[in-house]
Amino acid sequence: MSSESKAMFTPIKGSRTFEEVSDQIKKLIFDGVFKPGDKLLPETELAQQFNVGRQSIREALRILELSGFITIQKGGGGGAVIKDTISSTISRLFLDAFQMEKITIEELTVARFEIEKTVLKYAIANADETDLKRLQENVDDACKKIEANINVIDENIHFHNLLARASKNHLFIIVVEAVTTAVRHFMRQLGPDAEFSDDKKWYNENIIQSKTTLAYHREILSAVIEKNLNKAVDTLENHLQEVKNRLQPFAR
Amino acid sequence: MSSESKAMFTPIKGSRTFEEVSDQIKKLIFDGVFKPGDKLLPETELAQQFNVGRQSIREALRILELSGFITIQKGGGGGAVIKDTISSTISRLFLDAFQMEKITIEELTVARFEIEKTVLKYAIANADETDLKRLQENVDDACKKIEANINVIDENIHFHNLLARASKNHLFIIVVEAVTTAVRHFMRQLGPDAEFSDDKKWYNENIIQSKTTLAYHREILSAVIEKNLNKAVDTLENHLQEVKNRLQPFAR
DNA sequence: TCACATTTGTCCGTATGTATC
DNA sequence: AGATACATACGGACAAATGTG
Repeated sequence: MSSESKAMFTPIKGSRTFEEVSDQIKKLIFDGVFKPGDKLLPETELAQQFNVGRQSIREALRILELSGFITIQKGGGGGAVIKDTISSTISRLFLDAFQMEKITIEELTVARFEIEKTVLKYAIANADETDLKRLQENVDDACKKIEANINVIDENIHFHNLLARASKNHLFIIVVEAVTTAVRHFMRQLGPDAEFSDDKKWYNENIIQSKTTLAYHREILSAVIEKNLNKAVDTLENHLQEVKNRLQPFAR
Repeated sequence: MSSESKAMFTPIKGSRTFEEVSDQIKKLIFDGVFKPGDKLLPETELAQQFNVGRQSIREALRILELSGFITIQKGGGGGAVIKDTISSTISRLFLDAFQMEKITIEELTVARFEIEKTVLKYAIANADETDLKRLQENVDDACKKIEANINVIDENIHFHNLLARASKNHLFIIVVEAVTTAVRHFMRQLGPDAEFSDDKKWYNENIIQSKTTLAYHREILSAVIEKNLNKAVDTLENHLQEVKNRLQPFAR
């Protein structure tokens, strides 16, 4: 107990069986014993191996599932499969934070601009051919879909995730994905089901907005290719300012 | 089903009872029906109300607990209490991401500097008397503890959280807390239990490092008070560079 | 200090739904 | 279509922890 003097407030293990089970499995994943794609034993066998009841196993699996370590499928041949979905798990919690009104649209917009500004700096420095190709495909794809009158919210959101990926910094990638997930959530609420706007009117406006966004994305991409940071940042600022106006209905 | 045409990939509800239960309770929290401090009914009564088995209730509570919506205590007078711990939940997941080696020390340091640089900008613009007082108390507290030979990792980490709080942007607060939680985790691994370093030697070095950190924090604080952004950023850069060197053992 | 009630934690047995072959 | 394998779900029971009188 030599470390006991260090005054650390890490709480004592809750003495809960299912936590010990989930911790043990989590540790095996950290240590690489279980790799993505591996399938865990069925609940009944896990219960035997750990010498605990099935309920404890189930609650442990619930924890691992919600923490982004496994996915679970029902039915024959199903079961718990190791799969890394931590990023999307963090994004989901960010969305919860928004719905708990812990973050406002204003705060989101400010932080998003600042973070993506930094992302652009590193994207210009670190983007390789694959990144630029993905970004180019993204805008081309969005363009085609707009002409075919297909909604492009997902593509337009994904452009920002691709930019973050080009920065080669996984922390930025995770944070940007969390932010864009929240933005997409609000964007979807602006759909044709929203009050006082008939479908046709919304649809025309949506097309116009999509084209505007696409134009901004094209300009940002060309600025990244030219390695022109100032141009990229300026365009991003105008772009996000416009996005902010669109999200204004959710402002408090 | 008019929204069905919008091609959104929100998956169908998993048809899992415990998910429906947790979703319903979560919604009641979002809508303010349940407020922080409120206590949920006992598991058996919840099972009756929802007309489901107790096992489903337990798994639903597990989800809410892990998502940061409730805390649970055993024993008489215990139970599930509404409590907002989303921030610390996000921090925990970030730590998982590190242990899954999704983020490196290099990436952490770079992102941390960029984000805290921005935080300083907004802290200088938005900090009020209370923020400055808290920061001052933090450095004073750390100073006293160093003189009393008490470890000040927690205080020194908290300084950065207080800076983020002064920026008045909750997104920055959440991200900075996630980052500092990871840093603290690594710092603690550098304790006297680490290999090839006897306690006394580590202890002396720890004192020196604490004093160095304290000096940096004092200078950053005075720069914030003077509203001198350049000085604050320069000091932060030197500070984080030194922290990075200390974390080098974990670099891959 | 000592029961006692309350509530979570845990296990077992059993039944049902669902996906795969 | 039928058999199999698996998660999902219910009910009952007891153990353990914690606050109360």
